[in-house]
Amino acid sequence: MEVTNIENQQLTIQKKIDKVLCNSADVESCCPIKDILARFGDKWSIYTILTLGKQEKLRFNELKSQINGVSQRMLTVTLRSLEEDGLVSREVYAEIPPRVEYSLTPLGQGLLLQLLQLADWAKLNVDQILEARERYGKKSTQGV
Amino acid sequence: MEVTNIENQQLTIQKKIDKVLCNSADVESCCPIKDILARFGDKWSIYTILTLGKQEKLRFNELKSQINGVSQRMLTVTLRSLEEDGLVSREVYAEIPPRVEYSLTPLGQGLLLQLLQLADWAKLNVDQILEARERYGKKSTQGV
DNA sequence: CTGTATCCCTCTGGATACTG
DNA sequence: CAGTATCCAGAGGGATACAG
Repeated sequence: MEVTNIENQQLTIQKKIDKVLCNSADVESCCPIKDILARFGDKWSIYTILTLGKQEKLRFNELKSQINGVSQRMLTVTLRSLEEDGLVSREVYAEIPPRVEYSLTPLGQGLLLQLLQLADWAKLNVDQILEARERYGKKSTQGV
Repeated sequence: MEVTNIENQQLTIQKKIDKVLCNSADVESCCPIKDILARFGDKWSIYTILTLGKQEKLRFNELKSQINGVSQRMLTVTLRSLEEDGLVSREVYAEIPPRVEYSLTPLGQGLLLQLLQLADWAKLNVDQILEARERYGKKSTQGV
């Protein structure tokens, strides 16, 4: 009975993998994980999403000062791509000097939750990964 | 009462974000999400993990033929880095010709589950993202 | 069969200067 | 304030050739 349950679980996982891989000839075009990864896999998107997750609405320079190390150019690029995918909304007020406020859309908040889950897993397993690295390092140092 | 619940949830999220961001001066060194992202954020790791998730054990050339488009070099590089982090195990049989079998470690299987969750979210929201893109495209086409 | 080594090209992202 | 434009360096990754 337990064995059957485990087998069923395994089957479910394999089916999911099949769907994700799509068995397509074209690697780039079909994997949904790759798609979302393109949304936050670059250098600054995660920090931008997390920072916006904390404060609701932020102006351009507020974001820039809170995301340590980001250049003006890259913050602009990052925000534009997040805006394009509907993860971040951009509101421009026709004032002088101009005021622009960025915030997470509901979709962006959903992605934020996914990222936090990923972070939970990371925290739970980071030790194992570090241990594995140490073992690997020793292995390559050994003469034999 | 409900309001309080929502507020509590929001607080929990903000605390989590704080932990993930660490308020550190050094951007690169502290964010746990960045750490795991480095484990599967490159071009071939995801396909490798998914493919190994389906079949238990695979030899080098079996992997290469199932991961469409990967070069010999990149498959090697990818497998080495996954092995280094303890996500994939590599067993070498001292035969001629050599036989090497790769498989997911329990840790790697854990990451696989996280990836599948991410894929679930992606599938649920891909339509919204596509719509947002279309809107964005129209906006930039409009003169005013 | 399972790699390593080398070359080279593209793409990301940083620095800097300029603009409405 | 909130960008845009340009230039450039470095990393990632493909093609090819060679090796145990």
